[in-house]
Amino acid sequence: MGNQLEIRHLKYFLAVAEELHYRKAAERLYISQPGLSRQIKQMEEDLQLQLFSRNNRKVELTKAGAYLKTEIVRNLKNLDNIIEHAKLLHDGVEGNLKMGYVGSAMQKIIPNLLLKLKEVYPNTVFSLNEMNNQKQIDALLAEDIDVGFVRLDRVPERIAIKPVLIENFCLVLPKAHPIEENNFSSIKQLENDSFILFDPNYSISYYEKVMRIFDDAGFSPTVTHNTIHAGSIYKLVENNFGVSIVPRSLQVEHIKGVKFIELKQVPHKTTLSFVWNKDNRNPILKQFLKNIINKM
Amino acid sequence: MGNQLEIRHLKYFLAVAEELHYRKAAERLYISQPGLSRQIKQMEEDLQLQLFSRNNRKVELTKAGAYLKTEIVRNLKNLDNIIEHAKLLHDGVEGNLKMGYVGSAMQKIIPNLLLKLKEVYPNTVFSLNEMNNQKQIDALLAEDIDVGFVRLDRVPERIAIKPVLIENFCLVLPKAHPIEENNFSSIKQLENDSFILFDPNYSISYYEKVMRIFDDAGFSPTVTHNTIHAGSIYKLVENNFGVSIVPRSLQVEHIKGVKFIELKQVPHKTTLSFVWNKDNRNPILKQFLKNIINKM
DNA sequence: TTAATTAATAATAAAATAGTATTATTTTGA
DNA sequence: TCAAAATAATACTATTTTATTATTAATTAA
Repeated sequence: MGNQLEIRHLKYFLAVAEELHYRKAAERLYISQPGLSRQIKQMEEDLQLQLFSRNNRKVELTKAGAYLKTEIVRNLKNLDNIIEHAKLLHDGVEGNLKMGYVGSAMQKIIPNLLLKLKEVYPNTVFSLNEMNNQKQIDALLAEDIDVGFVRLDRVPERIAIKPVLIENFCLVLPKAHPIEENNFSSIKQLENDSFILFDPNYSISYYEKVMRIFDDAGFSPTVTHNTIHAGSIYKLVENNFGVSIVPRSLQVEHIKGVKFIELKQVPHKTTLSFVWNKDNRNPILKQFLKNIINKM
Repeated sequence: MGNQLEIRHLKYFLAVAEELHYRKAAERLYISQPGLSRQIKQMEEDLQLQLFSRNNRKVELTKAGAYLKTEIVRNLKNLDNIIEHAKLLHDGVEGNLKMGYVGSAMQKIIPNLLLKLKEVYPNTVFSLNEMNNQKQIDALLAEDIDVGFVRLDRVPERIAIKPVLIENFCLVLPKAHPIEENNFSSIKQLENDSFILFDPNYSISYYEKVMRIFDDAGFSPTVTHNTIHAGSIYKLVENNFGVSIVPRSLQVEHIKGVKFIELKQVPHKTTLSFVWNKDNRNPILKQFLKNIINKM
């Protein structure tokens, strides 16, 4: 085969496969359209297969082309990860682990974890990215992150899941609210309060679980505010905009204007789970699972 | 980064990483040594890391270089697999599945399987390679084959294993041998016969299992011949060179000069297992596991 | 100490890629 | 229906990149 396939060809191909338009793809690649045409043709000749079916006007992926598109994306991303890791090795770092987490894990789980990690892996780089549940799953599948902390009960097949914290919910009330730990019996007592909850868009499954608490109590809450930060919830509660329900691990002692009541009698629990991609070959992940996660 | 990493660089790098010698590597690549030097230097500049530590005389991989070597081999092999599969798609074939198997699976398991496969996947190409147990494991890890049939009890972590046939052993005797189905009680009766067995190099664990049968019976057999083909065993037995023990599935009806006695009372069984690499993403493999293997 | 061997460098030759101008087709819209 | 616009391909030229040859500095072995 007189020619040799190069990464250049793969990248050019992906651009055309995404744009399905030679001129636009060429623009994106900062090269001329005829040059791109020729490189794609060369790639087709080298692989001895047709990537696109095109009739001077329409550009469409063939079956083989469509398959190559997804697999080459994956292969090139893998190469990037390899190189990134090699650079870290070169800098004297043992490895790196990219973590995703939902905001509610930052209160207690993640900070403790980070302390432990720094001790056990002094030469490993840990990067943290707050993302919602679904974003983490997507990022795991694309191998953009190595591990995640989510509040989900079900995950796709390629993703492994391990619960790390099963906890009760907590009521968040303003300090002056008539309901106290000792006169609280049911959430029904809050039927007339308005509720500040986490935005359902942030995590549908979490939101639905909270709604089931109200269902069981036999009323629909008035939801006046949606937010994605526990801090905002506390501020709103403190200023009498309403009351809230949060996972117990978000309970903080030193907040002045609010008080917490743990819903011990409510059967619904929220589970913070650790997730990772079964295909992920980051050597740090393996140790991480063995030394950290299994001891939580 | 003025330059762009290409597959050429990766292949050149692998050659030097394997030879640890620029001139020899250049020879292997059919290019000149200075050209190779420059390309490696270019790759180091592009990646911003040192691949080799070299002092005009000695060439050694750095830590990052050693890591890159194994991972790039894997990445390039993956790219090859992708392209191979795409070519098959282009030829109107749905997919391909490369199978390894130990010879003893060819008697009954593989032929039946192939018939079923041709029915269920008329547009898939199946390639068969007879290899011993260890070779199959190595080939699976290198993704040279997709699935295997082995007689092993333990496999490495990245390999999944599923038993498909647990069977008794069988004595193979010449037709004229005094021992018959009805006067046979223990293998001890064959203490003075010489034995023809499968070569221990072909599969140590299988050989050891057979030896345990003799241990339990309380004698050490005289092993006069080692072979790796059931057919050779039968020929040798037929011509009174000795007797043998084989898995029951190797029992064939229409062999003239030999007779079989199933060792029903012997607790040792031999297990033919189906194995595959957990990381393997061949779409045919997934269907194969669901539709064929789980129904065996 | 000399000869041989190694990887790197410099200069030049060869090859490959990219760009410009142009063309054959096809679509769009007046 | 016909002109204008837009698309991908082709031909040719310029530019860039890669490869080769000749040579050098450094190291080892005889």
